[in-house]
Formats: sequence, structure tokens, C-alpha cells
Amino acid sequence: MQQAEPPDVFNAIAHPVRRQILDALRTEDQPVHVLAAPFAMSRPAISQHLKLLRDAGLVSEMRLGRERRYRLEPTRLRDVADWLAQYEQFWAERLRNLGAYLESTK
Amino acid sequence: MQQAEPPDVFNAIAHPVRRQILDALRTEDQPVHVLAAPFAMSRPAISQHLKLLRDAGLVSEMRLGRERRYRLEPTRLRDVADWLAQYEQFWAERLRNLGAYLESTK
DNA sequence: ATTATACGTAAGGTATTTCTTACTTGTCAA
DNA sequence: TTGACAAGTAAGAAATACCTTACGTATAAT
Repeated sequence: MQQAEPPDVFNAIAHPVRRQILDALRTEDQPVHVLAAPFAMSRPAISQHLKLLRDAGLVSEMRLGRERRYRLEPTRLRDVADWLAQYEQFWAERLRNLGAYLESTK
Repeated sequence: MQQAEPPDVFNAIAHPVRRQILDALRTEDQPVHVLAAPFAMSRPAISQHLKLLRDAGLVSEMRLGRERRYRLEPTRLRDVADWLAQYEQFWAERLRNLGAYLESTK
């Protein structure tokens, strides 16, 4: 029974290591050993996180000699941005309320 | 050894049930039995999701008779929004690139 | 007072996640 | 060619996540 896993972006960015990997790719494409360097964990562990990020569509991979260069693919982050956008009106409301409160206690 | 768990908002919103709960609270404060109703899972399971959301600071609880009314506390979603904001420039860049590409192939 | 409702917490089972080490493949360097 | 480097995959251990049922407590209704 093999249901094609939905690329769950929310789940992909839930892990701090994976967020840090994405952050590292913000500057520039990077090979795995560079991405793995900052972490106190084995390189295969990073490879596995990268696979998950790949499956989520958040990064792409290109072979370059014996390296594999990873590139940030940020478009899927829209899912998160869109979801968040529904709450922005709430923030605005909160700020108005706070403003009114501060006004009233002045 | 008891390290105070960091309220991990990213982790809190990773689970679809928890996102749906937050969505339900966007309209209005709700008691647990109302929040639980749409889900094909036991009420205690929902209680546990609510505890996680509470610990993450995403909802607050107030007793009201025998109910507990939950309220959305969206401010902590800023963590996510701030993180995402770092990628927005990337989207803009992508759009520019796409624009240039479309222009070049016209 | 008794019973029903709303909810949390406890305990436990199972699935999933996230590591590890061992191994394989492909590429570059001597 | 032989050896070193880059990186993926496999298998398994350990931790965590997420559900269930059972139970306890507080409030409301009869």
C-alpha cells in the first residue's frame, strides 16, 4: 500500500536542523559536506534531512564532479506564507486593540 | 535533568490537526468539545494537541463554567513570519528572473 | 443528592522520526 | 591503478509522537 507522500512543507521546516540547512542555502548553493560541517551529527544524518527537504520540494540537487550541490527552492514556502497570511489581520487587530487600550489609560 | 522545553512554534504548526484547530479559532473562541467535533479522533487526543498549542503559546485557555474556552494567541506566529520574511527577497528575485526569461523568449 | 457533562491527566501501545554504523558507488588525485 | 574524497542507501537502535482507554475532578442539571 503505497500512497504517494504529499510533500509536507510544514513538516519539513519543523526540524531546527532542516531550517538551518535552508538558511545556509539562502546565501549560495552548497555541497553536502559544507552543509553538514556546522552540525554535531553524522553526514548521513544530514543526507537524510536533505532527502526530506528534496521530497518537500524545498531544495534541488545537481551533481557537480563528485559533489552534489544543493540549491534552495523557496517557492513551496508559499504554502506556509499563505497559511500565515490568514492570521495577519489578527495581528493588525491586536495592535489596534493595544493602541486603544494605551490611549484609554493615558 | 529538566530543561525547560522551548515553545517550538514550528513544531506546533507541523501537525495538520493542530493547524485546523488554530484555523477554527480564527473566527471565535471555542470550547474543547466544539473544537474536537470535526475530528475522527478521541477528545483526549484533542486535549493533548491543545496542551502542545498552549505550551507553544499559540492559544490560551479560560474556564467558563464547565467548559474551557480556547482563544487564539497569534503573536507567536511572528516567529514563523519573521523566518519566512528572510526568503521573500528570494521570491522577488525568482519573479524577476522569470520575467527576464519570459521577456527573452518572447 | 444523584447523575450527566466538560475536560484534563495517566498509562500504555504502536508508528514514526531521527540518529548511528556499515556499506556501495562515483569521481578526482598521485 | 590505487587510494582518498563526496555522498547516497541500508539496517537497526533509541527516542519521540500520537493515538487509545481508563480514570479523576469540577460544574451543571434533575
